[in-house]
Amino acid sequence: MSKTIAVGLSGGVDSTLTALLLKEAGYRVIGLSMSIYNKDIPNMTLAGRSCYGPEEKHELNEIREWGKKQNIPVYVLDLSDVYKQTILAYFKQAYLKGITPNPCVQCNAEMKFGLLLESARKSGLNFDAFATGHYARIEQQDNRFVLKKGIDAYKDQSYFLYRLTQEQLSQTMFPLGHLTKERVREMARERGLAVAEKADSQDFYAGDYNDLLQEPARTGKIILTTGEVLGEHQGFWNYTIGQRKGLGISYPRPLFVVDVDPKENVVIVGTAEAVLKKSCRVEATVWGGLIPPLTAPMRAEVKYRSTGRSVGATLTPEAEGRIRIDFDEPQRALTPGQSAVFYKDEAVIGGGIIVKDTRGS
RNA sequence: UGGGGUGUCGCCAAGUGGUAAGGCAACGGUUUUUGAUACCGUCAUUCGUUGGUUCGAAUCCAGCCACCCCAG
Repeated sequence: MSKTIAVGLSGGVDSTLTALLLKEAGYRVIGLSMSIYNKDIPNMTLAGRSCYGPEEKHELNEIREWGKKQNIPVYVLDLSDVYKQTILAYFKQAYLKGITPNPCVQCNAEMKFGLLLESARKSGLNFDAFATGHYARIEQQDNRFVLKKGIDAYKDQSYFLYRLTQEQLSQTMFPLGHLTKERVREMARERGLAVAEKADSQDFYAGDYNDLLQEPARTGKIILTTGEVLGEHQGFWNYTIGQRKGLGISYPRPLFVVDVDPKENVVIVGTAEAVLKKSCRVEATVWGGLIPPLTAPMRAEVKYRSTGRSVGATLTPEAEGRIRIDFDEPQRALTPGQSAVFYKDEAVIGGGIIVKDTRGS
């Protein structure tokens, strides 16, 4: 009897093709989708497709219909309450603390690869493994499961998955990890998938983030690193470190957000050099299956933003599981709340969440 | 209301007779499973205003207006 694979379906090319490929490979495939949209947000400003939003209903219907056509049973689990209590709450809390959350990292670890599977099993569904359309690979090495970058360096999504536990990785499949995006679209086209040309990315939320924060505007000052007042903001939570657009300040040189200070209700800006830093700390550190938690300094490649290249750095363990990262070269916009993921070649060896600086370093 | 100065895109600013540089901001787009960055594109038929000189003026001349500074 062939194994049963549950495939997380989002309605995009990647997850759709993933399900088809597994079916072609002879597995018994079931589809799993989650409903996360809670209708209690008034006056949403909408702009396009997003993870969180009212188009979800339409999307889910398309997934269901497609499943029917393909003879793949699709189960939609309503996780909107928990989603609100965890992801949305964390999202809001982070911004109000002046840090920049990454809901995707959180959502993967807690929802998609966590609660979704638990709930599915609790409701009586049986499956041997869970598969998604992520561009990443999992390799088994001496009973450990090692998360690796996807073959398509440009599309690699391991950054968003570094928080998956050994247990999660042990029952996960990423069939697209060894394909390029281009090849995926091609294969989708060959199979006549309607979603073959669907736009790649979707936002976390396609409207104004203030819809989710539900925080009344709070005017404050935008100041230069020297203290000089240059402008005004309507809420410090609208800014993230390294941000250039939206400051509305005319200055001889481009200005970037250098820091956000919720206590003083101030946004601090400076020139490009002012956003450069050589080191930062991370907390809530996790270690992949490859190496045990650090006890001594170690070299690694670090990716501290979902896009952009990983760069050389030295990791030094500190108290309470914190890691100090000293980059070989100064880096721009090391942003609290964002994840720094550690790599050794293609493998994810760990990662953590950048901590808000207490004293500049 | 004596003297001096300035007036070019939202901000800064080139241009001093030959038919409006550039930077910042803004806006649009590309890239991106986080509103970052980066990249591409768009942004003054017009130079405080009125009139004059000239083939031709933002650039020369005159009047007016506004603002600034110094004297009162």
